[in-house]
Amino acid sequence: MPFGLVDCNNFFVSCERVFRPDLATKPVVVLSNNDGCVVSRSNEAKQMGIPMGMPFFRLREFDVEKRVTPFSSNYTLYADMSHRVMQLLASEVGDIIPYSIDESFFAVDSFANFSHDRAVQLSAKILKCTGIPVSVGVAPTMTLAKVACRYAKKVKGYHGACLIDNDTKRQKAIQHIDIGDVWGIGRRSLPRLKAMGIVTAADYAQLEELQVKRQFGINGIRTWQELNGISVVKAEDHDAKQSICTSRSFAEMVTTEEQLLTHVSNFAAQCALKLRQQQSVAQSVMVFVSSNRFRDDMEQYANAATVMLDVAASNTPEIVRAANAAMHSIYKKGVSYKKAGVVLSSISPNHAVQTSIFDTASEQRSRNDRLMAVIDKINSKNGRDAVHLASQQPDDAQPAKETPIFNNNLRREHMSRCFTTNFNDIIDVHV
DNA sequence: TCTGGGGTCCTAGGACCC
DNA sequence: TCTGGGGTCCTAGGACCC
Repeated sequence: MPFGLVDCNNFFVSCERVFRPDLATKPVVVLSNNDGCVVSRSNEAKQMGIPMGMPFFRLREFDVEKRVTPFSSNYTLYADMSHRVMQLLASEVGDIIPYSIDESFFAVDSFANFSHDRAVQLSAKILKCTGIPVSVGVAPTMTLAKVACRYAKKVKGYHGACLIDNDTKRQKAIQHIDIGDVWGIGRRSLPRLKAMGIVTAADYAQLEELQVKRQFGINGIRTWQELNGISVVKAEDHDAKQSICTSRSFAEMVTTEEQLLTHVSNFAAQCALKLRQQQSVAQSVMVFVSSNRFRDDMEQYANAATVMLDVAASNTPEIVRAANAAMHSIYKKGVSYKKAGVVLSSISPNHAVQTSIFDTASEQRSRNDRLMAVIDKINSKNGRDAVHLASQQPDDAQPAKETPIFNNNLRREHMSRCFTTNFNDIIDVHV
């Protein structure tokens, strides 16, 4: 059964442009947290030679800064726009298999029921109803659907859709695509492939299976089969995540243990919330810290520590306490910290909690769980951290800082508004 | 001055067992 | 000279993705 793929073009930039139509043909970039790196580029920005992942401050060195409109990342907006696109897609094609914030696969009964015209119409409807331009690829395997989508995006004459619906087209499609641009082939494999004389996806598809297995392992084989038209990549649901991570780089270096504990408490609380939202519990709480790896002139330090809970939990106080203990065990005085994070793992559904025979706090735990349910309800109505632990010291409790805008030690100088999710940010129309 | 964040899966190697 | 063999489970690190 063939697979379809809908991929939003330059997604974050496209989201910003929906509310800034004046930028429709201008070079636009969206930056990562802290306004650090370029993570989304309009076609115009790509044509200027701005690479993905380039540090924002380098734009200045390239002297293109003045011609480019930058945005700080506005994940609330992107998540909501993504939701709209996915909902519309589902209403058009039935069951969808969301893959990332800007991509979703879907099953296609047969090519007889899904013409190129139909794919073009789908793309046009999504643009019309959400404002987001998308590309549509349809092919016998997920990897080939990715290839098709790439052609849909690159070749003007295809009108945003490409079908690889017979073997002649498949052969031709893989001959004209670099092996490095294939889904599943990463940077680390490229030198080895080059040494073997493999340049295109077709070169790779023609290798002996045994050789592929030896050189590139089971994942290499999967990609090889998929390029040859044999569907092996499974469309599995990963609804419940197996690890949950919250981490940030700091706009300003952090030196005291107290400051670090505050940040780690916030990260841990955020993780615990994500955990409860997917109705799971975690047993392992890991904390990591690191100095600024770009500063050769400063002491380098990176470390991590894990605390195992006796009984898997999802309530904020317990997760925060564990994270703080882990933090305390790795804090080193005299280091300037640039980044820290909390990772929860050993995650299971919360109806299958394995209690410990040494667990003497089960009553306290169930009290905590009830308390969290109430707090979550309050916070979902009144804003994240409306109720919080004293150790968190969330955004609005921070001392006000001078410009540039700092929010919990995060730089966001080019932030757009939450046009679609916050009443105070709804766009004004002046007639 | 300024360099992102959040995931999944596989593999190799160690610990342990009989 | 020559130091079992086979299995499981766990974990850290690597590779990949967007």
